[in-house]
Amino acid sequence: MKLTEAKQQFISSWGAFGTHWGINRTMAQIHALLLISPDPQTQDDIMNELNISRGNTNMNIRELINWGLVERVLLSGERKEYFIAEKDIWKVVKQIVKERKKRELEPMLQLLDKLEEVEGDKRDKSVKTFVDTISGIKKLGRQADKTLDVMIKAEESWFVGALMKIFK
Amino acid sequence: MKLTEAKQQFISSWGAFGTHWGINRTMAQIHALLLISPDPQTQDDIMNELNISRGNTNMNIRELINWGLVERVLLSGERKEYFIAEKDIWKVVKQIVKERKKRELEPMLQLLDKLEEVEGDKRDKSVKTFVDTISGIKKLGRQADKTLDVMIKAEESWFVGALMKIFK
DNA sequence: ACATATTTTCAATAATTTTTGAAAATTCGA
DNA sequence: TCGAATTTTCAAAAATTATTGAAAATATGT
Repeated sequence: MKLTEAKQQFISSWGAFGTHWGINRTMAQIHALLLISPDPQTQDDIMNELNISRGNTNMNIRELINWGLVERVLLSGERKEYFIAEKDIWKVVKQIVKERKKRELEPMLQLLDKLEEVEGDKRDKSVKTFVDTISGIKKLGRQADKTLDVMIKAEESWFVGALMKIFK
Repeated sequence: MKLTEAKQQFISSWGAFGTHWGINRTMAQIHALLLISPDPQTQDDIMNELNISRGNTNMNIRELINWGLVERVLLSGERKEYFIAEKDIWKVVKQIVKERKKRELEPMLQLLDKLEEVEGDKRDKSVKTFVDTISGIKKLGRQADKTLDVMIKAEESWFVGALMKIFK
């Protein structure tokens, strides 16, 4: 396979992959493009490469910056802004985990705390089922939260090594 | 908080949560409803509870069954079909992991294998960056794949215990 | 086999999300 | 400060995804 075709395929699959994870196609594609670009890219480079509008490009780059996956760089003597993506995939994964934990897991756990304190007699079957379900989710959620905290701080080498040890 | 209100909130938040993970709102809400229902529910129960149409209810229940999260039960002397959700959250998580691994991670790894064999000289910067990125993703992906395999087979007690040991 | 209850399908519609592109705002060198 | 280059905004349009509801198919008891 030629490089050009391989790049296309990677960008397009990464985009499709993203949509299964609540990330919009274009954002994932821009990320993919930057991941495989040796040099910083301008907004114009990106819009030409992916055939998307200026506005769309701009919004999604900003979103990637919010997620901490892309950063702006200024090249001396150049007026335009350039963008690069973090290339260390372990760092990328940790960053995504960190953000999703903050945006989704933590608010969910807070809600579960509230819901667990529902009024009513636990001898009532519907109260019991509700509370037990909520407690079960909370317990696993809290465990995941703690585990992810450690993972976020871990070095890849350490992390993989430790997992290997456990998982034979 | 009253039980009725708590249930509403749980269903609605679980639905919103689902949309962040590529699952449609209704499907997640039906799942939530079944999780907190002490007794098996019919299609009519679900459509009335969630105020959704018969067709929508039917399609999403079938999808939940495909995911292995819900099952049909027949109550003796009843013509209607009833539905229940697996209540053990650890089993639910394992089932979701198993399905997503099969549907998403494995195809992605296959693609990466192909893309890694791109033609071209690795002294060419653009080839090198491409291959290095693909290899990096593949390496982490394969590691995740193996780890998830073990997790899918694990008992919750064993799993949590093992993680606790690693993660202090 | 029939009548009825129940489930499934799917074309049409509605809701939501994404994208566009032109105008406004901003930046920066001269 | 001016003017051109660049970035940002956002209302409107397009694309995508979800939902409805009625008709068709299927299942069940008599």
